Amino acid sequence: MKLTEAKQQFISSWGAFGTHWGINRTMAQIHALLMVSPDPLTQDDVMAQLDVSRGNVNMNMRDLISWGLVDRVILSGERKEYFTAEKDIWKVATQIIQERKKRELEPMLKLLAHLENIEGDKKDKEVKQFVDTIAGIRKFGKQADQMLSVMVKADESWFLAGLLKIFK
Amino acid sequence: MKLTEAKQQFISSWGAFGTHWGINRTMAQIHALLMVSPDPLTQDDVMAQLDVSRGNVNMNMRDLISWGLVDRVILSGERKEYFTAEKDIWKVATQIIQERKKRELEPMLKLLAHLENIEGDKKDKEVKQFVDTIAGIRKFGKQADQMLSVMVKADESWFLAGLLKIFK
DNA sequence: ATAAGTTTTCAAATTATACTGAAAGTTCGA
DNA sequence: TCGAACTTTCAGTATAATTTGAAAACTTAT
Repeated sequence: MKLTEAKQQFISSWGAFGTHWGINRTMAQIHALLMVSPDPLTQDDVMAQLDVSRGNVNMNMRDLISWGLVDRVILSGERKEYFTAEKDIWKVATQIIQERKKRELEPMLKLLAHLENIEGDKKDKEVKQFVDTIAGIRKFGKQADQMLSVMVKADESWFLAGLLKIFK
Repeated sequence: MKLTEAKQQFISSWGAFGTHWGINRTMAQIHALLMVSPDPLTQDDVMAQLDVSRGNVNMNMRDLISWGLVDRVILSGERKEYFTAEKDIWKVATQIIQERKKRELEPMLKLLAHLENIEGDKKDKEVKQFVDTIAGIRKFGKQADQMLSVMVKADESWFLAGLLKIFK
């Protein structure tokens, strides 16, 4: 297979993959493109390679930057802005975990804590099931939250060595 | 807070949460409703409580069943079908992991393996960056896949005990 | 100060996704 | 075998998400 074709296939699959995880296609595709590009690209480069509009590239690039997955780069002597993506996949993963934790998991845990305090007789099975379910999810979520915190701070090799200890 | 209100808030938030993870709102809401309902519900119950159409409930219920999160229940003497959700959150989580692994992670790994075999000079930095990126993602994905396999088979308490060993 | 180069914004258009509801299909008891 | 009870399907409709493109807002260099 030729590089161009492989690249195209990777970008397109990464985009489709993203849509299954709540990430819009173009954003995932820009990320994929930057990950396989050795040098920083301009907005025009991305527009040309993915065949999308300037506004679209601009907005999604901003989002990617807010997720900490892409950086603006100024090349000396150049007027244009360039963009580059983190290529260490462990760093990419921990960055995404950190952001989703902050944006989604933590607010959810806050809500669940709130919902546990309902009036009503615990003898009523409707009440009991509700409280038990909420409590169960919250406990699980808190454990996940802690585990992910450690993971985010961890070094990849240390983390993998640790997993081996459990799983062998 | 009253039970009815808390329930409503949980269902609505669970739906919004789902949409951030590629799950449609109604499907997530049906799941939430069944998780907090002590007894099995009929399609009509769900239609009434979530105010959605029969077709919508039917299709999403089928999906939930295919994800292994909801079961059909036949109550003796009753003509109608009833539905009930797994309420042990560890089981829910491992079930989701198992399905997403099968539906998304494994096909992606297969594609990546395929994409690593490209023609071209490894001295070309475009080629090198592509191969390195793909290889990096694939390696990471394989490790995640293995780890999740163990997790899916594991018992919750065993798993948590193991994590403690790493993280303390 | 100004103009060319560049980035950002956002209303409108487009596309993708989800939902409805009625008809068709199925099941089961009499 | 019939028909009432119930479930499934899917074309059409509605909603939500994404994308465009052109105008506005910047940002230098001179």
